[in-house]
Amino acid sequence: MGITIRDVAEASGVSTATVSRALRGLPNVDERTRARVQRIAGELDYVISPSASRLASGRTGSIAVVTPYIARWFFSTVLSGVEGVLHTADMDLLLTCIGDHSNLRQGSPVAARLRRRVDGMLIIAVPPADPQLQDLIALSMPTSMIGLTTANVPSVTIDDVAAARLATQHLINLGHTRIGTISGSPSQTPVTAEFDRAAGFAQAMSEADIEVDPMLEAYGHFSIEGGEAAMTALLTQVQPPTAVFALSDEMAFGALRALRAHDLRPGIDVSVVGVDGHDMAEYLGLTTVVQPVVELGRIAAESLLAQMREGPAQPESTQVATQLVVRESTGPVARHRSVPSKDAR
Amino acid sequence: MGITIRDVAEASGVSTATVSRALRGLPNVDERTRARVQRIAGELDYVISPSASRLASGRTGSIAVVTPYIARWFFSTVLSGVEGVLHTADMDLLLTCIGDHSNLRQGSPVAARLRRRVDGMLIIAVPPADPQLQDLIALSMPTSMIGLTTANVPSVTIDDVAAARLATQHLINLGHTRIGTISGSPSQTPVTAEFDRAAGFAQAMSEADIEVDPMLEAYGHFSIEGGEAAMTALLTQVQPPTAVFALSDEMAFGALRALRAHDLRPGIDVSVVGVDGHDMAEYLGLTTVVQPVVELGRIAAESLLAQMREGPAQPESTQVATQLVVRESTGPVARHRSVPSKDAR
DNA sequence: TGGCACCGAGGAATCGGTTCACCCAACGGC
DNA sequence: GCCGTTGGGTGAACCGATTCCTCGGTGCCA
Repeated sequence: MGITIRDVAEASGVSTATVSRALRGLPNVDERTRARVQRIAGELDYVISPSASRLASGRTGSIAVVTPYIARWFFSTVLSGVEGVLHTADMDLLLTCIGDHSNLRQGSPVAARLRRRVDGMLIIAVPPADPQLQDLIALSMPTSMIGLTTANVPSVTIDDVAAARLATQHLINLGHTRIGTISGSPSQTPVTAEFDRAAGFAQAMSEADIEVDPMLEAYGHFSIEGGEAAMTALLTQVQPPTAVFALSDEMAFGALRALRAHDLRPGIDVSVVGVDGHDMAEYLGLTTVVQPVVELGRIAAESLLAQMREGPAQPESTQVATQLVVRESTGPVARHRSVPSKDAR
Repeated sequence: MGITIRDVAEASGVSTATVSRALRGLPNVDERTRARVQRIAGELDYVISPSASRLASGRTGSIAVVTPYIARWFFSTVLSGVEGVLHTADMDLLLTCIGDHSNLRQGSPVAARLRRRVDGMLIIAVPPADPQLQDLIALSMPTSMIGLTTANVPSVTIDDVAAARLATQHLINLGHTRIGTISGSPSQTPVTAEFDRAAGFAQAMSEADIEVDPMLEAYGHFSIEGGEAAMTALLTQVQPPTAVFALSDEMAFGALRALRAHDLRPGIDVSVVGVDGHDMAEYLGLTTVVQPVVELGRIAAESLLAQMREGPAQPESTQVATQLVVRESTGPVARHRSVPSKDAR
């Protein structure tokens, strides 16, 4: 079929060993020889066979990206950052999705699939409770995680506690005291972004000596619809909040929609702040704490590559900075409350 | 390192040939032998070496997905459909992004990278003008395209002409006659979605005997900001449109934002319709022609697999149906125009 | 009863690089 | 002038499956 390293060797009058070294830039090759080999390889349109190379060297030159979702904003954005780095490094990117809907998914279990197939893994925000995560870690190959942390595995995340404090503090600074939250679900596992964000909120509130009203906590399951329902629930409280901290931008989007459905103006009647820096946040005028998502992927990929080159350094957890971006959805607490009397101006 | 087929062969008292056949479900193996081999392979925790298997068989068991963008909604959504199918078929998914920013991207050219590396390609909506596309096709391996068509390559698309007609007709049915468009850019290459959508619009208009005012065409470069700018431009016309057809949902989002900035109510003062069925369209109340994007990916992947199994059938172009979803952003033409004064109808 | 087809299975060549162990010539130091 | 070194290069043994060819043994049909 294709032409092999032997053809190149013959054509250049050297051994296959020399061709291999020449083409891969290894030392112990005369520069003139190298140039000639390269030229001839080019003329012959020689392409190395990855399978053979992998079999012989034991390296696969590819990296698996494991993610629970592909189409969701955060995940696809991280992925694009990762792809850029891996592409530049001439590494293959094997994409694998581990759905919660594992019952629906045929095919072999993820960990087994990856066993002898990749040199490293990048794991994006898989919930720590997921049993498949343990299987993956058990493979004990170079790994780097994004958006979650686990003991002894390097990871890249934002400081979720700090991000939540930033958002909450912003609301407090605007004079709000009745501040509601929209979190994912009542029971939160530790070491998740959700847990940390909830903690950050609690910290900021307690530091400002504001009591947290348990009635003002609603759950939006990190989806737009969920956020909408949660906000609706908050609005029907006897004493609704004047501001709401949504633990994710998507839930905040839903919250904004609920506000509009109730003829309340975001940032005037009720303030809403999110966390994430979703693309659409700008468009929707949502105040949010942005995390550099592409950067997250990029850093994790680079750290993984470094780890593979230099052997496992101490597993370090990188935290990248977040930034509050104020838009129209937050504003000072309204003088005239929209609660009992609805004179929405 | 790991345990090999030879270990399994010894442990089961058969030859490696038999193990290979047994484990892959090939015939000519006694069922009892097969069961025993499988059991022992399991006990030994044997995992086949893909590299060796690929080298020996010539099949790579992996498929490349080539896409110009990863993080954009359409692309990541298609990707998720593709991934589902490939995962089920136990195929590796190699993700490759070919950016326009090719100058920025290091690494070898895409076509060369894929040469002996994959058994097939799935190409998502790469502009036909892209030179890299030609290189890819020149590889002449099983290929399936999504969202674009090229001679002699099977593809899966929607009927963009029909979709545009559907959207336009909807506006016409509502009584609109001054209908503006927001397309990508002035010069359109044939055989692109953009071209077809523009054509569909023109068809519907001419069939309804409505003249198309060239002043009412604006360009939004398929981005939100672009759509916003385009709509703003349309609104500053002497005789602004009463309805606008945006060639993509994202441009329509921008248009909605521009409307709001001008204190115009979508669906009441100005109607806006898009095409795509973007996730956020529902949330933003945008009337749009939805295409089943996940399905697009799924169908293409399945057709590619079939093609690889059964050899290249005639390259067929599948077109999947679209559906108009009416939401709040479109409504009957206003009696009292926000224009000088022109009674519609 | 003598082929004949077929089934289950083994032997061994192959796939196409990588790399280890050597080898040779030239060169420099003493 | 001798020896140790080093740079350039070769041969061949792998890496771990797949698969073609061969082969003995059965069951079946004529």
